[in-house]
Order: sequence, then C-alpha cells, then structure tokens
Amino acid sequence: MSSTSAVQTFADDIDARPIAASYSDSVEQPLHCQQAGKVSCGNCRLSKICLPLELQAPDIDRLNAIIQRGRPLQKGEFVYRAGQPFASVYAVRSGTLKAFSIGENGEEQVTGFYLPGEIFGLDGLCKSSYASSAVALETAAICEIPFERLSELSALIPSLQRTFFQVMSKEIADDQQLLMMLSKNTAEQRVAALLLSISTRNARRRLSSTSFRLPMSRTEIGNYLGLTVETVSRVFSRFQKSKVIAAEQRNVELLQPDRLRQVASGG
Amino acid sequence: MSSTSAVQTFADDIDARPIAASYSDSVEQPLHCQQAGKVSCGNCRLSKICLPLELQAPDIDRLNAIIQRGRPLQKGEFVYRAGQPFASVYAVRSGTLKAFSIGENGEEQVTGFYLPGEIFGLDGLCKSSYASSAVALETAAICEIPFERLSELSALIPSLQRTFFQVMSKEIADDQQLLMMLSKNTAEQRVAALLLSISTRNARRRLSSTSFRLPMSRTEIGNYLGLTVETVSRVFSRFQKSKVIAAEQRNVELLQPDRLRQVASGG
DNA sequence: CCACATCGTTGATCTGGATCAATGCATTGA
DNA sequence: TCAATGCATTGATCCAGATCAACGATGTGG
Repeated sequence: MSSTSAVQTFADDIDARPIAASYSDSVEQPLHCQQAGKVSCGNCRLSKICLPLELQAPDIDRLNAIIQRGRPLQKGEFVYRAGQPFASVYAVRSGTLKAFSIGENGEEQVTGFYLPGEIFGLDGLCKSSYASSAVALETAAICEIPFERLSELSALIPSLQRTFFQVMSKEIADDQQLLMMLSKNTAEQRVAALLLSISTRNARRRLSSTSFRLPMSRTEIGNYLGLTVETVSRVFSRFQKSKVIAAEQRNVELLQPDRLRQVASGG
Repeated sequence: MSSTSAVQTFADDIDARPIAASYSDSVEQPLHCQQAGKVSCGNCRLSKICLPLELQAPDIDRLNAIIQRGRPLQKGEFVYRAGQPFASVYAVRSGTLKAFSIGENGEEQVTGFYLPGEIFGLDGLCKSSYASSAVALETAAICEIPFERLSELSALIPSLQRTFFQVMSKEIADDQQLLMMLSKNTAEQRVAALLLSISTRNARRRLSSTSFRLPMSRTEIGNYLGLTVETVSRVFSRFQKSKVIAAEQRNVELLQPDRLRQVASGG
C-alpha cells in the first residue's frame, strides 16, 4: 500500500507542469527535459523523488540500463494480476495506478494509489507471486525494473541496496500509518487525510498542492478508506458547505488546507 | 506490523515444547537443543521458521557472528522507542512483544504482536529512526541484528539479500491483509482472525494450534483490531456460548477451528 | 442527437459497535 | 488478611456510518 505519504522511488520522467496541463489524459513529451529526446533516469525530473540517493553518473547509467519502458498503458489496463509470478517492481512515470486485492468473500479492497515518482509491486516478492493486482486509472507510463537484475545491482552498489531497503521500509511505515487511520479515525478524518496526501504528493512533483484533479472515483476512494460511496460523497458535501474545499466532480480545491489538517488530526 | 500471518525470520532458539510448559514466563534452558550450551543460529530450533533460506554452514556462522544476544527482557521493558535512531532489527527467541505507535491525538495504536521466530523493527529503516515502539508483553529473549552489518553481509551472500527482501515484502503483504480486515470486517471476523493467526503461528513452532495462552490483554487485542475492550469481551462470550471456543482468562481453546475459519471469512 | 450506462448526490431508516456505568474477579503488596 | 489496583464481563443507551432507495449529472457510442 502506500497511503498518507506515499512510497517515493525509482521512476523517470515527465509530469512536472502546472496543474491545468496535468489534467491531460495522454503521455506528453517531456518538453521540460534537458534533452527532449530519450527518457532516462539521468534526465528525469522525477529522479530526485524517485531515487532518494546520490548515485554517481556511471551507477545511474547501470541502473538505467536495466529499466524497461514499454508503451503507455490505457485506462483499465493491468500491469499485473494477483497470483502472477513476481518478476518486477514498477515506477510510475505519468498517470495514476491503483493496487487492489480480492478478499475471500470476493470483495475488492483497494490497497493503494500510485502517482508519478512512486514505486509499486513490492508485495509480490515474498511469495514470488503478486499478492494484488495493479491497474491504470488513466493513461499511464511506467518503468519496469526486473527484480533479479535490481538485486544483482544492489549487491554491487551499497547505496542502491540501502535505498531499496528504505523504499520497502517506507511502504511498511505507510501501511501502519494507514492502519492506524482506518481503525481509529472518523469518515471526515479519513477523507481529509486522503486529500492532504494527494496534496503533499503533488507538491513533491512541483504541482499545485491546493488545486488538483483526483485520479480516482468516489467509489474507489471509499473502498480505499473503508467507507461507502455515500459517506464519501456526504463528507465532500459537508467540506464544501463549510468552505474547507471546493469541488466539482473530480476537481478539488483546498480552500483551507490548515483547517483540513486540523480535521485530519482529530480537531 | 504483522497480522493474520506474521513475519517469520531470523531468530535463534528455544520455544518448541508442549503447550503446558510454554505458559512459563521465564526463559528456559534450551534442553532440546543438540548441545544445551551456547545459543547460536546453527543449533536453533526456530531457524527454519526464522531463516527461510538454505545457507551453507560457513554463511550461517557469518550471520551468527553479527547477531547479538543480551539478557532477557522483563515484562514492560522496551526494546526501542519511537523516534530513537534506527540501528538494528530484532528476532524473537522466546516470549512475545508488541509494537505500537502514538497518533497525533496521543492515542496508542498497536501495530503488531511478535512471537518467537518473527522479526520486528523493520519500520525504522526508512527514516533512520524507529516509527514505533516495541515492548515486551512478558519475559522475552531476543536476537539483535545490527542493520549495517546485515546490509554488508547481504551484499556478499545473495540468498541472504533475497531473504531479507522477502521478509520485508511479507511484512508489507501482511499489513495489507490486516488493512483489508480492519476496513471491511465485523468484530467477530476480526477476533476470529486473530485467534486463527495465533493458532497458525503456534503450529509453526510445533505448539498446540488449538489450546494456548494469549500473551496480550483484551485491551491490547481491541486496540490492535480497532475495537473496544467491551466489544472484544462480548465476542469472546458469544464464541463461548456457541461452543466455538472455550476461554478462561487468557487461556483459549479452539473447539471448532473450522467454524472459526468460517466466521473469519464472513460465514 | 438521443439512449444507455456509469457516477455522484441526497434523503430516510437501520444497526453494529462505541460509550457510559456498574460489578466481578485476580493479583499485588503492606 | 484486607485494601488497592488492574483486567474482564455484562447491561443500557447512543450514534456514525451502512444500507436502501430515488434521482440528477456526465459522458460515450451508435
């Protein structure tokens, strides 16, 4: 999973432009990159988010060499499905994905949303098959990092190994954070926390932290937060009535972010 | 955390005797070990649980060499506190520990219980300080594994690196499992799941899977499951009334484990 | 342009678990 | 031995959010 504050790691490019433009549904050219040519870790705007380590140029190249970049995913396309053999972890380059698993009763449970610069697929490692499925919520570009290769490289580059341990540890800490939220917080606190989480993650990518488009439906939000659609909708309405946010469909503006923080932490 | 199915990893010894004896509160001599002398990974009954990998003897010795074993912890003693600099991960040799963090509102949230053969302290890595505190619920013996040393060793022994990645991945998968449970399940399902989890983890250690002593209080169970003490108590009562379990204080007997499984999965 | 499907909102009612309150039952320690 | 203290059980009441139901908005494809 990855919740209030998301995992941040390997990835490569795109997506660092004013909010209005980011509503676009297609993968755009990395106009802002030094060379508007080939995508690589070396020239990726997200690399500071994605790689919280200081690698030397040759090491970056070695990492870059093992990363595979396919064609963009269409909305609804799967990256992997639960049960498939585990082979790679993934970094989001643009777009948004969700991970979810199916409970014994057949119910879907959303376990995380992944924004550009974030890593997913980490849960597959322990059983050598993915525990959840990952699907694109909108057109998305991702970097595939074959795990075996990453493992080998990690053994050679200590700081990479350490970084990867940190990435996994962060996922654990985030899950525990979310856990705490689901078991103790009210509907308003949960929704506030999610909005703030998206806000923070946008800020990291130099996007507006107060005005953005939610990449997921109300139903998906509810599922993720352990609430029904109706409750989510009502909370949105209440937040609007009290002028804490403005929202029209999936577009949201945080009018009083600090008030929202107050709500999130039980004010 | 570590929930329905717990993280299982490095550790070293003790605790593999009939249930009655396991009620004891003190660290016993490893009578059952080949040599009843020094504790080491090589002669530890838990090693198969704790190290899900096939290491060669010399590698086991190298791992064993970096592991530190101090005096047993008394009930209530802390292993580490939230915020302390991260230095080591730990394996449980005997006894039980709980991990918990304190929310913004000051509320305690139990994030996991750790039984012999299980690893904890993984959440500290990403921020280089522990995100939660760990405390002994009863007299307990643990193995301290300095992370820096483990890291170095991992780079030299590929299967160790892989194992450690797996351990972390398992923690992630378990958290997501728990997450699912907390956001979708009823009180009865949660309590049933916890009982079954303890049962399974006991079975792994060759202890009775149907009759055991819970190492934690009702309050702690409730906190962990996102319920109040009263609700936990009522669920226990209902389970007893329907002859699914028998319980007197912390001693529990699963009379109809399959019925319990049915309940846990929403029957 | 309209038909159909999906998504979101709003209202009315119901309920599982929280909360408040009281009592029982062990363990500790002077 | 008898407080005192902490843990567990049980009952009565309350409420946040689920559930059921109806309807409005969006958008997608023919």
